[in-house]
Amino acid sequence: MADRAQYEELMRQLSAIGSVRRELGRILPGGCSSVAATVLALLGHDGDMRIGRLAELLAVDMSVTSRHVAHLAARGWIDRSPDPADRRSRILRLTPEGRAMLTELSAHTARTLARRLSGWSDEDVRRLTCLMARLRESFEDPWTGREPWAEQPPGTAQDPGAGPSDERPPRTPAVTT
Amino acid sequence: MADRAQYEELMRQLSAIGSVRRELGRILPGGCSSVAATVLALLGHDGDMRIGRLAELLAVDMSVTSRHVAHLAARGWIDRSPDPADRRSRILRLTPEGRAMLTELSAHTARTLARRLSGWSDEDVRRLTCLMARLRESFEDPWTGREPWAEQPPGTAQDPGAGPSDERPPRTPAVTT
DNA sequence: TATTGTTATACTCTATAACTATA
DNA sequence: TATAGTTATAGAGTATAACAATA
Repeated sequence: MADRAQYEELMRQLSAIGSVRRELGRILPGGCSSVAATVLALLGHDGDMRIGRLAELLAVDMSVTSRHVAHLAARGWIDRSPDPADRRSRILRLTPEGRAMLTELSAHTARTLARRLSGWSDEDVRRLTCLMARLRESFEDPWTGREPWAEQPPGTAQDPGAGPSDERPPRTPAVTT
Repeated sequence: MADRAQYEELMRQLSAIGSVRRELGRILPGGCSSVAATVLALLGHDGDMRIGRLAELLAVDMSVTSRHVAHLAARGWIDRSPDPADRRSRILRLTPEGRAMLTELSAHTARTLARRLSGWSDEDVRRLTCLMARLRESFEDPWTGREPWAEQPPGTAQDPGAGPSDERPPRTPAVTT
């Protein structure tokens, strides 16, 4: 439990971290946008998945994900084959071109970060990565009482209506205009 | 010096951290936008300053900053008094209303983070804050620092058109249309 | 001429709502 | 009726460029 000044400092750093994201997104190879790179990385890391699952990993609305996916598909980097088990869904999969682009992106990322983080120890890079992952988990499903950083089997995450918490709906409270 | 998988993991976390920022920005009091809150926090923390300095702290273009500042001023949270030393500039300063809003925001931030980070140790909060600050510093002005990671001969550092280097201009390379 | 700030315009990313097609 | 995905529209945030006023 930290004090207020510490929370404010964390808040400032969270606001400022966007500049790093923007800088990393400026010079992507192959006309690849920042989100496109993220989608390719997720598909490469987690394997084929449905739109809904991708939206969950991106932590954005499915409509947004759908648009991004359409863009990637138009570039020929992924394809959307119908899911035989549920014909409402489509399975996203990297094409060979998408995989090639991912390889290029991966090399580019490694080069850029190796340069910018040249003074960092292996240990500090790992520490920062872990703490950011834990931070994100701390902001997931706060109304269920579980401890996200304890090892939970994936799939037990969503249980709407379970938590007697005091903080209600995660969605935006309607426009104030 | 970390390996490629570690850099990729860091990249994924950097992409994903936006969800935390968005979540924190959803429920701001007083019709305060995310950027407005950041501006108020910076003025409260660092004191009165000019637009250019604020743009630097926000790590965005001055034109963007100017727009945000105009918005804050219209809300009555800051005022822009002319700088007697340089009449091109204006000094940004919190109004009493702005200070009141900042107090409210600060309390809100502390409450929210205390709840979401209830399982975190004081030490881990501090560690994450420090590592994020350091990450941001690692991405500032990389071309003026000139570390030995580049095999560039000395003297070709900031000379556009001098070397056939593949990693030059920090700015967006102009619209390709 | 260079610098500080402003405005106009365009682009990226996101959310809400209305829609379809399956389940 | 409920769910998976799509599309339309709106909003927030940013960058570039052209401009104004001052140094």
